[in-house]
Amino acid sequence: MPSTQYASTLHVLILLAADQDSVHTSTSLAARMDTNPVVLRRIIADLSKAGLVTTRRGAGGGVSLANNPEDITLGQVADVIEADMTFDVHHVSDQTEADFLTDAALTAIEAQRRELHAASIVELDRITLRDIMQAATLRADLARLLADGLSDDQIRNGYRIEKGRLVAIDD
Amino acid sequence: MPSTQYASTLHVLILLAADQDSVHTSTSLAARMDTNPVVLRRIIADLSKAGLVTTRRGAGGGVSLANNPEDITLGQVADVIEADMTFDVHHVSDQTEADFLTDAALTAIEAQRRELHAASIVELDRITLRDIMQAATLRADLARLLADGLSDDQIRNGYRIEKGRLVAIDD
DNA sequence: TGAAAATGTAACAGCACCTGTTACATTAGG
DNA sequence: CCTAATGTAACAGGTGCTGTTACATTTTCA
Repeated sequence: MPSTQYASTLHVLILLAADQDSVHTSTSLAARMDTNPVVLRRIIADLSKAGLVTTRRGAGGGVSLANNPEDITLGQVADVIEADMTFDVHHVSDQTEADFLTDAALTAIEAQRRELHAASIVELDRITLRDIMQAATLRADLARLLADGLSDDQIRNGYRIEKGRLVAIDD
Repeated sequence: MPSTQYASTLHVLILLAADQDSVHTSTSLAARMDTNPVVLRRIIADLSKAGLVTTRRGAGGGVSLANNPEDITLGQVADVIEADMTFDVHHVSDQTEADFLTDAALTAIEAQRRELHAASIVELDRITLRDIMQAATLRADLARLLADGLSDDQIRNGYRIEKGRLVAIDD
């Protein structure tokens, strides 16, 4: 799957989940993700059809999450965009003479592909958007403090983790 | 992954495993798989480098399995050809202004990708080449008998399953 | 009511990747 | 020495994805 659609979709959802109070538009998201607004509208259209986000047209409109991040699993996201995450199976044109084993092998390989797909979705359903959003926000907070010149020790002693965010300790 | 390389590789291994006594060449395999011999030589070269098959050049040469089918897992096969089976992650060029969350999100998504990859290999390691080869040979035997005009009942009563093959019952 | 801002889509271009193909060097057997 | 096989390099063709332009539609706000 040389398609980056699933990763881009996750990226959008993380940005939406991490800041649910701001207005997000395809243009503002595109600037942050270094791509074109239309690319994002295509992604958002899929999410909207599946009910994961709501959109509002017109001035002041934009995109927002339809549900709480903890109620969306990565498996659902994969379903929405029909992401494959397995492998492609070649097909064999009608042979000159029947090769039963080749036909049977292709059927067995396709069955194996479906099994792997099911197992992948199960694996992805164990993670929620909240999980991956918190992993990202925590890391972003840390990078922000480091960019401000704070040392590891200063961060360790002056900040604590609360709901996946680094917050300053007042004392 | 719109590449059919993994499925083709499995296909080759199934054909080799199902008939280890015959000589298989890139040309004979290509005819059965409806593709070009060079495509198969590329696949075979990878398998050979990884030690899964042995090749012999020259007249009378060809390809054969290096190990027993029960000692080869589908996970090994995926490793050999560095099959991905996850998703691609987009990359963001150096931004005009730093977006810590976007950078952190990409890191989190990449971590998630590696987790899924590891889980997929674990899943694939549960299946051996023998397993999928037997699934294919059994189905091929059945299709062959049906093509010969036997009914389901005749097959049920006249044949039994032995080591993944349908064999006639002598009575 | 009109301008501005946003989504929703269609159409197309460019690029990258994959498969198939030709060609040829190398190796081995009879 | 001829034949048959692997091992590779080089290139062609197709396919699919991303990016882009363009425009219709919807909505808000002054």
